[in-house]
Amino acid sequence: MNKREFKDKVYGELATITKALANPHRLEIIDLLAQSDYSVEQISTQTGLSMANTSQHLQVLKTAQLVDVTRNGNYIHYKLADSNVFKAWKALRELGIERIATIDKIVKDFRQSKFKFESVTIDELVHKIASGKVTILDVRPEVEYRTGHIADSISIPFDELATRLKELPKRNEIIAYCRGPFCVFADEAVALLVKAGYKAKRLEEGFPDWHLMGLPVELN
Amino acid sequence: MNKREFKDKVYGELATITKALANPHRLEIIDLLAQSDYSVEQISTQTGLSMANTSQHLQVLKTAQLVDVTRNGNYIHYKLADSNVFKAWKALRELGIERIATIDKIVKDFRQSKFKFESVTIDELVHKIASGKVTILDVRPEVEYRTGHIADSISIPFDELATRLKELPKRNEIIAYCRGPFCVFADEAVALLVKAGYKAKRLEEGFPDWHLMGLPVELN
DNA sequence: CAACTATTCAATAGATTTATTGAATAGTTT
DNA sequence: AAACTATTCAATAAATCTATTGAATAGTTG
Repeated sequence: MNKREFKDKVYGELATITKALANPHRLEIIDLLAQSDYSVEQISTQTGLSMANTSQHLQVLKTAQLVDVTRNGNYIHYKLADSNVFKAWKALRELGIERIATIDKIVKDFRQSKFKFESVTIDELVHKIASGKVTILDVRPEVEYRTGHIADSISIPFDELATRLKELPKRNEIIAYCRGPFCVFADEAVALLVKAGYKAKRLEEGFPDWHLMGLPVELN
Repeated sequence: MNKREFKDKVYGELATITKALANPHRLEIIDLLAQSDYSVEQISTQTGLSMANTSQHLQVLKTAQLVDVTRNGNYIHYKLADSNVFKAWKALRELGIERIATIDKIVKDFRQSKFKFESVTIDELVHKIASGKVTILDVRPEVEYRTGHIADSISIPFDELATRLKELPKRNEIIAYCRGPFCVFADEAVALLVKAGYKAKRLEEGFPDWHLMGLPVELN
């Protein structure tokens, strides 16, 4: 094997793995699986893809060794193979947000059209926790909270928030978080909370970002 | 715009940028441009692609806003748009190395077939520098050294190494580095140095990795 | 072991990606 | 302004990717 052949092989393999990521639906699936493992049917519902199509995309991710498979009763569950997969997705996500004005614009436009609220970064939240009373609210589906959540956070999935408002202390500032910067549960939650008289902001990033930074979590 | 349309747009844009990366030649080009800007002709020579083909790949990268273009006399120079591009490439590279056994095997096999020498990580080099006499040797082409290099490193491009050996102190351990983990200039240099009676090892990663970690550099 | 069900497979058509070829272009130099 | 040269463009054929459809499969449950 000469130098050229060596390079062709290495970059070729890396391109193969990158191709497995290079599809809108597969990126969405990875963003979802970063929260918790899910069955094909659940992934299909969440993404709006047909079962067969969802399965095909999952096969692509599996062939590229980006996800692991386990059977759970009648269902087959997929999960991210390891944290490097999330790291790569995060790097691409940040490249997109910082580099492509279009993406930043889409996100800002969508949020501002409906929810005109400030957000807080992870660093800012860490300071808030250190220096005062903050209630951290996880508005993701309960399975995801159970799989892992920010230490001392409270779980109220967004669909239940309206009826469970009384569980939240009115004197504390509330920071709502969800899956990541493209997840709007947190925005919707903040809108609802502010309307009900709470002081609330969303966390810009999501639980997987917090976890990756080595900050305190509770895992299952 | 509803939630589904929003997600389709965001993940769609991110897939577009990922697609721009998802090609062996374009990854190689990015790995090269992480060292220094280069003209189309130079990129063409280094990668073994035809001029027209090189240009087409560069257009893809340009459209995705991953590279910037400047004219320099008769030549047109391309460079990485910002450090997020290198970060994304690094994340993909590390995902590949840690996740895909094939890649690790290709790299190890190729190196071991020719050069059976130990390597040193960036962290280890930092310790070595702090605690003793080390000579850091940059064996990349001189342009790349001029663009930026590890602080206090010496430049001897690999082609000139055989005739310039006397410039190196024989009592120090020598750590040779080049572009990154897939660059074999450093392996070839170590082979040559050890044969000539020096104590030498290669640095596993490359200059851009060192730079990204915020370690001391000299830039131009 | 038969029935059931979640998931996968296979086939296909339309869309996209890629390398090659040769011509066109834009900017510099003389 | 003409000549030159590095780069880009346009056209094309082969290869690859994608969503859809309907059938097949494997594993669980009763």
